[in-house]
Amino acid sequence: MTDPSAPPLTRIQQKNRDLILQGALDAFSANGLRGATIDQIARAAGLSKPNVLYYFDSKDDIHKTLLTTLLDMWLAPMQRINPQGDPLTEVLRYVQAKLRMSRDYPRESRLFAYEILQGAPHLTAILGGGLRDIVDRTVEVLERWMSEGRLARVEPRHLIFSIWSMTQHYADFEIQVRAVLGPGHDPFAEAGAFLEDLYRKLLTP
Amino acid sequence: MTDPSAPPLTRIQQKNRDLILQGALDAFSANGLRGATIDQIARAAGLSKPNVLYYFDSKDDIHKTLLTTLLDMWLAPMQRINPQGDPLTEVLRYVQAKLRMSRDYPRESRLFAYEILQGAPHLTAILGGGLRDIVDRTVEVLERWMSEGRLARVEPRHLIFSIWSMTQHYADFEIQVRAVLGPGHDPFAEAGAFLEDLYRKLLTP
DNA sequence: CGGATTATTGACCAAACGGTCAGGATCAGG
DNA sequence: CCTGATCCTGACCGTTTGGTCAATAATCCG
Repeated sequence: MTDPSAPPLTRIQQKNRDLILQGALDAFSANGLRGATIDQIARAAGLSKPNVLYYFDSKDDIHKTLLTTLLDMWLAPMQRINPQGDPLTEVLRYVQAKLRMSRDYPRESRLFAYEILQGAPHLTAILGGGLRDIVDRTVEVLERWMSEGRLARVEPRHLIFSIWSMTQHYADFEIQVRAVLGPGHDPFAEAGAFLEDLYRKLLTP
Repeated sequence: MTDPSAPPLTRIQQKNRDLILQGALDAFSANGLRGATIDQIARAAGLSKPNVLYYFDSKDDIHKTLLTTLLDMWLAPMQRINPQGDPLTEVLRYVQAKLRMSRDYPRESRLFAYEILQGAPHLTAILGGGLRDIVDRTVEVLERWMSEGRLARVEPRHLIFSIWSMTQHYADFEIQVRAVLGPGHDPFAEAGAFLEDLYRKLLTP
């Protein structure tokens, strides 16, 4: 992804590009691509607007960089599923890892939610390419486990969708979740127990 | 919701307000509140921009009206759960009804998704009020069924979240779903079978 | 028909926004 | 300490956008 022929970043470049991406994460995850302004990003980063545009060509450039930078981290838990491990344990661990990501990185979750909602103008290539490959590899593992009778038979791809949707729901729709639950609840802890139960019942052969 | 002291709408008012709300649904569900422009709405409605603002005070007014108008329809399936019916049948019917709504009304689903993502600036009152009441009533029914041993014990509110998230996922993230599945799939039909299986296994006592 | 109400629009405005640029400040290396 | 490269900013520009308004057209109703 990073151009190897490009000159290495100076200390200041490193720091400021990082500040900008952090500010942009705040802005984009709160307001979406069109809703966030460069001024907002600059303020969040503690820089001036022209200075932000000194480090990035445009708002779109920041957005694209942010998405591609975070995508690997976002997809990592699925790649940590161990094909040699115990099927149920591996899936349950993936579910809990994904839920923890929603709890600890809600901004990232919302960033991707906005992007997909919008029709993924910056991610279409990846959706049909890299992402699909990663999913296909996981699906193969799941199907093997199912045909070995070590996991109940369900449509693997929709199993994955269910994990994505339920875990990310607690980040993307956190306001709704909290409004419905009322005070005195720990949404993520409760969700952890609920999902553990759900997937155990669904996937135990 | 509708002010009864207000004069009744003329035929033309009726028709044009409707056209505008239809156009606004297109625009808002595709681009979000800030992403959609009044011009866009006007074009989609086949009216001029000033004419749109003759019928509504502002873009926010259109958005607010649209949300409150559609909320009842969006929440209706949950209120159709029959406390006297067979527990599993009632829940499964609700799940399928919600999935059909995602298939048939994806724009509405995305409209609400954007609004909640954004922090629900126009719906906060309803989230903690009317919505919570409706959920509470359903939760009571579910809890009764569970204590009667006619439904497996799970946290009822998180059960509801799971239904919302999984069914709406197929509308809100349709692009991702289609990209991952590839061609030759009917996402909603497959999802229907998957969810039927999932909730049967989860909720059978 | 005729007058009053309602509907519609082109022209316009101010603010917000994405982005540019010339010039000055700062910093790294010799 | 000098010099060139990097870094930073105030002022500015063109466009888009939400919204207004005066004037015109269509409709309604007695």
